[in-house]
Amino acid sequence: MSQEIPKQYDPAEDQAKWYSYWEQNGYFDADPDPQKPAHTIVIPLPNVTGALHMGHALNGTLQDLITRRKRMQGFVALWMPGTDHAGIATQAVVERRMLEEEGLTRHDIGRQALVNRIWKWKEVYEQRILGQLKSLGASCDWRRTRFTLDEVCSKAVRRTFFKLFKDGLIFRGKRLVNWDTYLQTAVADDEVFEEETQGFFWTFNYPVVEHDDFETGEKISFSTTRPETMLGDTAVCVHPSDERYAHLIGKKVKIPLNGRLIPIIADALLAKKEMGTGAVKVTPAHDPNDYACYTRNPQIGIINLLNPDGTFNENAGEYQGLDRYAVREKVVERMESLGRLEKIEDRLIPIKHSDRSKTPVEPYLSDQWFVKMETLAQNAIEGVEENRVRFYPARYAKTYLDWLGEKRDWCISRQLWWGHRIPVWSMSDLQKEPADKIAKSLEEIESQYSNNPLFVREMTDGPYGDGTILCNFLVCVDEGYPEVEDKLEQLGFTRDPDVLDTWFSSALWPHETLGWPDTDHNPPLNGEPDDSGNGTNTVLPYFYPGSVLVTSRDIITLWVARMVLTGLYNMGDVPFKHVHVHPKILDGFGSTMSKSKGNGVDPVDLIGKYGTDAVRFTIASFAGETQDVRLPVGYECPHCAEYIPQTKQHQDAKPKEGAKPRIKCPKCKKDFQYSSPNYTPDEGEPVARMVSDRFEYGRNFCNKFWNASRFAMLNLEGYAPGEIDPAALRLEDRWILSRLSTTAHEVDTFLDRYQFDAATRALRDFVWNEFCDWYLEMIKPRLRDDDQRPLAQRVLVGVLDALLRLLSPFAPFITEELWQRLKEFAPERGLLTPRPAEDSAMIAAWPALPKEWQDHSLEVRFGRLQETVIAVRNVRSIYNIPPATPMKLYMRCRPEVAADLNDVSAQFENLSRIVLEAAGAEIERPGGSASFTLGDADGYIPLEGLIDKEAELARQQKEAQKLRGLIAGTEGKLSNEGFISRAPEEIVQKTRETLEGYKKQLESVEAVIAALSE
RNA sequence: GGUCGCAUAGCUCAGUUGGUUAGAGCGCACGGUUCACAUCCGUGAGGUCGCAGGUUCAAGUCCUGCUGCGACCACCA
Repeated sequence: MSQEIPKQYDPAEDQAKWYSYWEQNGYFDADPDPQKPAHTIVIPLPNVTGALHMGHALNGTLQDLITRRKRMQGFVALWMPGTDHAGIATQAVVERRMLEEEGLTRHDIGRQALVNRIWKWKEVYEQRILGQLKSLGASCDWRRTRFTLDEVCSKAVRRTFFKLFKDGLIFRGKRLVNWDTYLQTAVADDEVFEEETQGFFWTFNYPVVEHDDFETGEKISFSTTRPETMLGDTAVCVHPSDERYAHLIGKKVKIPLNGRLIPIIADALLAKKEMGTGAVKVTPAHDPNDYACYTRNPQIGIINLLNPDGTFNENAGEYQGLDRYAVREKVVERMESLGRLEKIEDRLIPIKHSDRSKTPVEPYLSDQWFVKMETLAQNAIEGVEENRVRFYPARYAKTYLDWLGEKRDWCISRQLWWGHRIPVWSMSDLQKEPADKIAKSLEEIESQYSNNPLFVREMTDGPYGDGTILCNFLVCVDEGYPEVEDKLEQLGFTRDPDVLDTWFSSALWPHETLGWPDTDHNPPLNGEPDDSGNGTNTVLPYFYPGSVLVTSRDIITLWVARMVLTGLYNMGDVPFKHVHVHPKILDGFGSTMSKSKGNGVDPVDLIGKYGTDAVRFTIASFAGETQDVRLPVGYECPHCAEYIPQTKQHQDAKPKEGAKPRIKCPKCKKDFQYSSPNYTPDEGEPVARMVSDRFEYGRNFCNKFWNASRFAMLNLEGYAPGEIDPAALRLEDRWILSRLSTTAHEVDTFLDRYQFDAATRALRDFVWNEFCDWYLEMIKPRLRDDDQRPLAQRVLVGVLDALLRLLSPFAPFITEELWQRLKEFAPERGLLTPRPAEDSAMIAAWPALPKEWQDHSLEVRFGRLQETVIAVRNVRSIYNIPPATPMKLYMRCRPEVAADLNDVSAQFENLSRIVLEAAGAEIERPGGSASFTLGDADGYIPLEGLIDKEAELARQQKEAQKLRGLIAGTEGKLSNEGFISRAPEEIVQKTRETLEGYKKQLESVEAVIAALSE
């Protein structure tokens, strides 16, 4: 029989086997069941082209753990999977590849061809990321997998946009955006990063002029890091209370480059007296602060200099067509030759770069679409303030509230081709007559429908003050009316070329995945219609609102806030009740893991090396509430698998004189290359994979549990299920049930609070330090005894059964393998009444163990037994007495303690190879004994000839010294008047008892010392 | 500059509402081939709880300041 259960747990085979078993049995499927409560988690949708990283692994493990437990607790537990089309990221990857491999840009192939290519790319990579999630054991309802650009999500996006447009919450405006001149798109503030670059800080001056073009001889100096923008200056600004410039306010200066006259204005928000010269040039179209100044002083005007590709336009005069950096040089030269350059300083300048193209972004004035945040944000704020959404840990609510409190309008347009195209058709600059005609045509279209599928906004304005009133039409079309779109285009309307910000569609994730806005059909399953709702969408109301969102703190604002906001807007209810924010995994030096730093371990490698369950268990042990976790990583020698910790040098090493960095393995002395952002390993060269030995924690635990179960199964011969009679239970049985019940309730409490680290610790401690170290050891003799075996087997199997259930959400594969194996031996089992085991551990009922089993006084009594055993082992170890050498134990103690000790006397032989000779109050210390004291019992082990008298004396002296210190401290406390009078009576009493205990122990020790000193 | 964290053993982390001797895993030292497990067993060493004040009978825990580290937000002519 033992040949059938290997000594070491081998995860690889089980993972594939059980995952498909679960899937085939539909255990992951979640369909509405009015008899059961729902539990819903939507996945923080990974980028479709991304690869699984440690953040995903942590995030996914926790969600799966929660989902699996809820499922066992009787919920219909839905974990909704899916991926994000990730606009810029995905388009950029495909474009880069296309350029590298074929030398083509998107403009070469056109919009539709590019989008087609990206779809193909998506099909391939979606399978990769979802497959990686599966290898993590994710129990998602894969039938419901959504993609933010699929049909279901597209409808939701169109409807939401339409509603917002109709409600006047979407508007088009000119704004300064971060413009990526390489990708030719606006990028959001959170899609840019700053890099300090060595640059210059120039100081120039403009001549002050009066009456048209009369130079007064005065000049105003100012500094800039971007001289080229002088061509677009529309004012010079000073602080209103700055006496140096007070007399100049209202006068003008001349831009020497083009002779344009611009006013000198006062603006307290823009100019700061103490900065630089106190005067500042104002370039509204190319600087956010200047733009803000312009909105306060619109009379100064605004001049845009840039073309989308970063060259200068016609407003730059003679500089038209030149790149911005070329213009910069020429402008500086020109100003210098005109004598207007005062000085040049070197300066480190933080320059914003686009995350995607890694090129510097330009502040750029362009037409963008915005969502008005005022009321939407306010509702989302109230959702959290009124605790309809709760953050765990609670402190993260502040991040959310602070950000929403700013109520900044949300720029939702992106100049990309990959995404949800903005559903607005427009026609601009119409004179009155054609405008009336168009209005009439639109009315005609509208009249054909009863439910207003299009919404028209007319705007009239004049381009730039020439008096002509022109009319613009903006028409938004609801989802599901392609024929209306065609008609508009026949009328000469053109569709807005922009697509929506990716976050616009992911903001709808909690309800769009459940089929909103379709109230008549359930969302499709595996792409096929699901008619089980009989004409209504039963899925949406059943699973919405969700239970908990599990995420990392960096998208609380971008994503969490926006989901709450759209959930309230579309559904009238928050999207989830809890938000659990888990820690981030950093490398051993405290930096975030990333490809560009070469410090990221690949969860797939870890799973390959340690097994899924080990990775999950270790990861769960990281997930506490207090701080981020550092994960020191290392390289695995490709020759001998030795683990070599990664150092900063490894991270930073770059090829030197053509030689690529190598690491020499300290074990096999061979060297190897490793994956690094700084070089590509040579073809055919063995490359070290990056792992982390921290995962041995989980692997060792799994192996321990495997072997404990193996032991149980090896001892189940003749097992017959039957009611366990509580009266027949032995001390160790009652103890392990007490501990099991305590542990199970702790695990529940911790998991309800999202304290996964504490939950894993409780389980590990119980399994290893209580179940294995003590209980299994103690029942070994009973399992060899025919009379005692049946009861011992029942308790053993019952505890193991409960453990398999408790561990299943943490380590689903090993528990399933053991569950199925255990079924062969014990198809019926349980505490205290046996029941048939369920078909799978993952659908077994979650343990609900009676609290009455928890027996504190019994645990105290048991603790004395443990202490005695440990004390004996200690003596054996200190005096180096071989395990086989027999020893005798005498215990001096109260009669009731003696009764306990006698009751379990056989265990002393079993656990520490010693015979309890006698116990009782009358016991005297035999000469030549090693001694120990436990507080309410003293132990003596006669070791005539085996112990070194001097050594034993020293040991006892040390013990006495420690006790004297404790007594002094405690006495000091008790002699403190304040303590006696102010501390609670209970504490004072406890302290007195403690002191008595110390004194007794010291007495015992001193008696031993006296005896030894004779 | 604002906000939120973090600092406890060589390393990575726990430490509930203040209350006996501050814990765990890894690592380290010593000893172990007893029929579940060497991915194991036994024993042990190792900490001025970042620094300085304060509150309290009592502070790793509460308050203030400082130092260092991290994240987010804002700003940077």
